[in-house]
Amino acid sequence: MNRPLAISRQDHIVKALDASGAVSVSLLAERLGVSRETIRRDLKALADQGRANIVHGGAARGATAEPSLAARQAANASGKAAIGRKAASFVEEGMVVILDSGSTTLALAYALLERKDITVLTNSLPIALLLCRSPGVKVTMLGGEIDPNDEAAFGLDTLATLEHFRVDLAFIGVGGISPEGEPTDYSRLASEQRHIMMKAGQKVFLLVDHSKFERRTPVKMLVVPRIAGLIVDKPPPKRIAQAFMGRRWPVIQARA
Amino acid sequence: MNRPLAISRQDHIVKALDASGAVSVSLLAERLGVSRETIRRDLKALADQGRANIVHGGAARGATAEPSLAARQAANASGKAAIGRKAASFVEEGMVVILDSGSTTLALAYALLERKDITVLTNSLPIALLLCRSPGVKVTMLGGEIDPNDEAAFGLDTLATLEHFRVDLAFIGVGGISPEGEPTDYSRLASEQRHIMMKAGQKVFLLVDHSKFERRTPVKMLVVPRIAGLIVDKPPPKRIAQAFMGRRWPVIQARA
DNA sequence: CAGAAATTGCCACAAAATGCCACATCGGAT
DNA sequence: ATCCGATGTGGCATTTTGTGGCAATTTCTG
Repeated sequence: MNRPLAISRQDHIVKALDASGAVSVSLLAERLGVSRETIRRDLKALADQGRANIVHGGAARGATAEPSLAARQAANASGKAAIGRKAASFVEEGMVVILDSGSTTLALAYALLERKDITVLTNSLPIALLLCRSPGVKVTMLGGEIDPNDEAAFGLDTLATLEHFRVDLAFIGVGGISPEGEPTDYSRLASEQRHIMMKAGQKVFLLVDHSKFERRTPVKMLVVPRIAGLIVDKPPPKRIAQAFMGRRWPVIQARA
Repeated sequence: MNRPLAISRQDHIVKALDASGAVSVSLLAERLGVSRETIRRDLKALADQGRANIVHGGAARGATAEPSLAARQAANASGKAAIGRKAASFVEEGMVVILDSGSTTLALAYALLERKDITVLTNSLPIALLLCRSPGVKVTMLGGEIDPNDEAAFGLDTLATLEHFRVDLAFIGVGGISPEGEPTDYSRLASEQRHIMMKAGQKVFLLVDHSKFERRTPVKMLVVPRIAGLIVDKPPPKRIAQAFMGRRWPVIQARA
């Protein structure tokens, strides 16, 4: 009898962690049919790799300090602002654009504040609230169930609404870029939704700040074949850069 | 055997704190199913980390528990807050409710912050953003074109989405109440949309603060025959009160 | 304004859950 | 056959949580 691999058990743990932000030893032991001691050893191993933080009774993600949207905004703010400004330079008067949710696209929204005669579609509450106060910007909110972490709408309603639109530009964020240069996302649903956003756009830009490089999130992202540009604040590591080149994704460097 | 993680409990507290500015020990203890002493110990731990300020009976964020900027800027804030609290008393655990856009419904949203296990549908960006930060509240945003004045979604998309829902309670604002006791609205579209919201609700409440009395806005509002209640902060003028009585609309007086 | 009633804070101790370590067991690899 | 790594088991220390009593504070009431 081959027992389930320790690796796959640890993968399961990481997924559960990503999904809910915290996992308990007891629950995992029960769920995975192993002893609590084994789970504890797994957690220790993951903690050594920096993939989990051990707390009493289990493990949590993101240290004791929560990475809320506000916190994520603060992280690498200058890099994100630079990406935002660069991305904004592609938006011309009269255009209709999609802005994905996330702190990087929020930075883009700030850069679009003074524009006139543009139309923005977004599923992000903060972006919609910000841009609707700008007289020159028309905002359409994509409805759906609100994910508290992203403060943005996801779900069937959102997907259904998206199908109706055809826009000039789509600006999409990513959860991470795997060491192999593959964009990844946090959930199947989010990935699916971003994919449809991409398909709605004539041109698609991915916004990737350097903290995303070599960060692997659980789901492989669905990507459209043609990407108009991948806007970054720092050059990606060699291996990732080569992967991008192989796919003919132009890397656009924003400078602070 | 299986204890929920202390850290996720503390996360919950911080989120509730971020959302509403203040939390009470008793409420949290009940919500989270632990003893008050445990909550107190959590608060102490959070206070040590500077993530909460302990006050008698609970904890507050920032210097004092203050209503948000938007709520304070609103005219007749105290009356609206009273209406909000009164309206909230009709919302029970497990219910699905619609919140219309507007400053009075925003006051209701504040009153719903600490609730658990309720689902809110709204077209208002500030309400969605506020409530999605509250751990016990599930929020669905109704998408559509954003009206910058209301910071809320209106339009065909919103109407179409609304058709799919059937909810327990609908809380609707009005533009004004004409001297003849007729609810009025600002635009045909808004009126139509509110009408559909009403039809989606099993019970419909109108929220009317006294500044609306004898204010006439351009469009006659479409109203469903049965109104479960008209929640006010002051008794309406005689003529309006008689009109309400004639329609069998119960007037519910909120007290500050 | 004073006193009563209710709520809350605090402390100490007990109970429960968890962490940790040493050692036993099992299966596969050398 | 033996070694080695992974896992389970049991005992004990540590941490967390619950409980009850009592003081302090707030709120109600006349």
